[in-house]
Amino acid sequence: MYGIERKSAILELLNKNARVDVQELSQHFDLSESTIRRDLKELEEAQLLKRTHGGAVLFKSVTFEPTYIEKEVQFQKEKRAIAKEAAKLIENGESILLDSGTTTYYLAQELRNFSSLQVVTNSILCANELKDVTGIEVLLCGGSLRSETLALVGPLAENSFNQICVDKSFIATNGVDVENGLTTPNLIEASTKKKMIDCAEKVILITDHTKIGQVSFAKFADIHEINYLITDSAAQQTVLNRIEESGISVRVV
Amino acid sequence: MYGIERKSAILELLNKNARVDVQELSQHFDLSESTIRRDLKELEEAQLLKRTHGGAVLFKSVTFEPTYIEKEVQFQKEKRAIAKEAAKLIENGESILLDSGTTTYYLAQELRNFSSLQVVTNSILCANELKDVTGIEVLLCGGSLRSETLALVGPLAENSFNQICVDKSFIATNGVDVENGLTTPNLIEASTKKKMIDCAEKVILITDHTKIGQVSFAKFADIHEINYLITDSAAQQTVLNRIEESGISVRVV
DNA sequence: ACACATATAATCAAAAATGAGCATAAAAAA
DNA sequence: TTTTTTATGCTCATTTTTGATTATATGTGT
Repeated sequence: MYGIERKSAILELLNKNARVDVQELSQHFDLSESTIRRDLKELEEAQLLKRTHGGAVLFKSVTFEPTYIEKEVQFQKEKRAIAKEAAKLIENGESILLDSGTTTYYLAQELRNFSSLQVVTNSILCANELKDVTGIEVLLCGGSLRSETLALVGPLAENSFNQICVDKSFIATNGVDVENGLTTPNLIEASTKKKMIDCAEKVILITDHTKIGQVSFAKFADIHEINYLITDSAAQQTVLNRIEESGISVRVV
Repeated sequence: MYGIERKSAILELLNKNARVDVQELSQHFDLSESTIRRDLKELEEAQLLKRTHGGAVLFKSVTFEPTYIEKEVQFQKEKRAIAKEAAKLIENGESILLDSGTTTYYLAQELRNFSSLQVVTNSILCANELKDVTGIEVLLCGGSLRSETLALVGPLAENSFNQICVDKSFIATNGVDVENGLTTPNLIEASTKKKMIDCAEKVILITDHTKIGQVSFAKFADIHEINYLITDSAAQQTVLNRIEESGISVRVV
């Protein structure tokens, strides 16, 4: 067995088990640990794995799951631009609804410039952002508090939305697709979003390009239930075209 | 398991449970606490979590400044003592309701020691305090957000309380008097408090001595609607006696 | 305010893993 | 064949990881 064969075999083992061990590899190939280490060193230099003491792990597993705060900085520029564009749809005197999410949080920040608004939200972060702005009345829906996102969901939230009507709902999503509509990973959240759409005169979907064409688990609306889609220019144009053909006003920033 | 795998696993646990414990992690991975602490320290330096005594919690960019709560340091010691006494009335597995106010905020802090509770509140501060405690489900009522107190009031709040029943309501007040019952300066708040009393099996009034014998503007309950009164020892004994004669269990700390 | 229990940081020691240097053997080139 | 190159193995000083210990810090209850 040549060195190159061995290295690709190591990568195969790594892909299968998510980790490899110097000792195990040494026994497996009946070679000294020195040789294995040399192999691993080369493979690491080629960015094909991540060395550890005792072995190696997959390169991607090093990139820790993005936490809430990390997600926030991802595409921050695009999200702020989307928020700015969304704010243009709002006029003083209106009542609007803000879903929870990073982009809607940026939209809340944009709202500070308005002098007369009624803002309903299920996001404690958005509510907190607007709580001391004169002229803006902040209504929080009730519900069960999700600690990860500081969003309120569940029956109490849905019931709150049953009691109100707003001019415009600004909704975030984890996936938007022509066939599968709007989807999110969480069933309860999906149910809450459904209500947020139902109680609004106009529905504006605000989402960055990574969600365009994506499908998540729980569907909460058909594509034709929304009136506007605001996203950034990195979105797949083909998908955007098909969405526009469905009668939705698409705005790209 | 390599160090890097372990750290990744710690982050996963953290994302799932919102908090991790040094001892638990030590047992879980069968490693010394020293090693766990080293891991947590590294992860904190990478801004992936926030260390606490005994463990770590999720890193959150936005923390609610309890600035306003600090201002109200008046009788802080007494209020904390009242909160401690109030906590003794609570047992794991119960559903309780927390009014907004300084004393109830201290009570929320006491609740962190419980392992199984359903907590309903109209105070964003209380909700925030308990949001990442394992075993505690936090429900926020809906409502209009009062920026001064971060409390939720109004029709939406009242309607939320119509939909729920709790074992115990912990209510704050601006005045308690045998003839005039419980009173507060704000009509809307009074209406909300009324509902918070109606939806509870037992009502516990927690208030420092300055409110005993006081009468404010809007009445929200008769004295006999409450079951317990917890206050501090500086309260006028004569008033306390008359309250006790009305059949209320009075506890002085 | 005090004592008590628990948690922590700092330090040291031990075990395991590593890298560097050198020797050897096989393969390739001259 | 001889020389050169390459791959491998071995030894040992160094580094990394971990656990144990202890003084210090923190929090809790009286």
